[in-house]
Amino acid sequence: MTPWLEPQQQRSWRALVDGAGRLVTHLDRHLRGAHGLSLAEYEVLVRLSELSDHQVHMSELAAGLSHSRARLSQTVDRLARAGLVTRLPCPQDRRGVHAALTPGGAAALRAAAADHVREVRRLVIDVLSDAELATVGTAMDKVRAAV
Amino acid sequence: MTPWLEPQQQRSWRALVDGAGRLVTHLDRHLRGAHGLSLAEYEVLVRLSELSDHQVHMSELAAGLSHSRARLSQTVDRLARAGLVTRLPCPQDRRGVHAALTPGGAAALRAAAADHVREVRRLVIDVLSDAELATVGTAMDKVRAAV
DNA sequence: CCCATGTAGTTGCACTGTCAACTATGTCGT
DNA sequence: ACGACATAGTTGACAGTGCAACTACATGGG
Repeated sequence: MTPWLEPQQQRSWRALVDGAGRLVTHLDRHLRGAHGLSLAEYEVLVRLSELSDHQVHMSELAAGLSHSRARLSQTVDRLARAGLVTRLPCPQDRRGVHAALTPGGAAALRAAAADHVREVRRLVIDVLSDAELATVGTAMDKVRAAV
Repeated sequence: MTPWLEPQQQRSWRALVDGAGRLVTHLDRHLRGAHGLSLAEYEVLVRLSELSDHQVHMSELAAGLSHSRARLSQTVDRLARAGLVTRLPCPQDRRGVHAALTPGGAAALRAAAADHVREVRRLVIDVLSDAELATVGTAMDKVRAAV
């Protein structure tokens, strides 16, 4: 009774939504339980750690993570309250704010990262062949571009 | 500075998380805007519509959707308030409750489904080859099993 | 038969996310 | 130089989710 997809397409589609959903839920719970960080907070720390000066404009950070500015603002609030990140005014643009990783934030990330990555490997990398993983990557890039 | 994955793995991994996240966010907004249904509500209606008698135990429904019972209970609350679903006591087990699709719910689903499926096609099915989609499906099934 | 334990479902609370409104600042056209 | 409009970021109200506690019913062992 539902106008829908062909059975094979439907199975793949549901596997994608359900699998990705469960995966993210699991990783979030794992990080919270083991390290007191939400997945969103962890991702912010990772992005900051990848930059040479460990800081960025809030907007760039939000865009890079596909989060709304409101959401990022609140995530950074929590991280700042925990002392893992600080806000710095941007000299070139007085509207702008940089989020910067603190030493404490870098330490928290180091503590969490190995454990988190182990989980990602266990649940994704290790269960897929290289070819499968690569196909998933290019496929999801196309989807991302289409959205 | 982050102990992490090989670059190629990392790209695929991020494409998966980000792509799936954006996709679901988009579909949820689309459904809300066009039909006043959240994606979670829509999925409940779809599952009910697929059953011959258009009803199930709450728990089965929750399991099928990978939602907690608490979450499903509240989603069904909203659907019931909107008249799209009703709760029926289960005769065999007096603890149990069935969620049942109402005619209004079936109508709401019919109104939303074509539009929603069109969006899924546009963003996923049409941008991927059959082989890619199939690989994504089997890959995410493996991930789902691993979680 | 009864008690211990398990399961179905709901509810209250805390937390996180969305949306819209708002302040402050920057930019462009005239 | 000024006003209109765009952009950066934050805030407050509200919705949805997770978790833990709770009620009600079921089931299996003594």
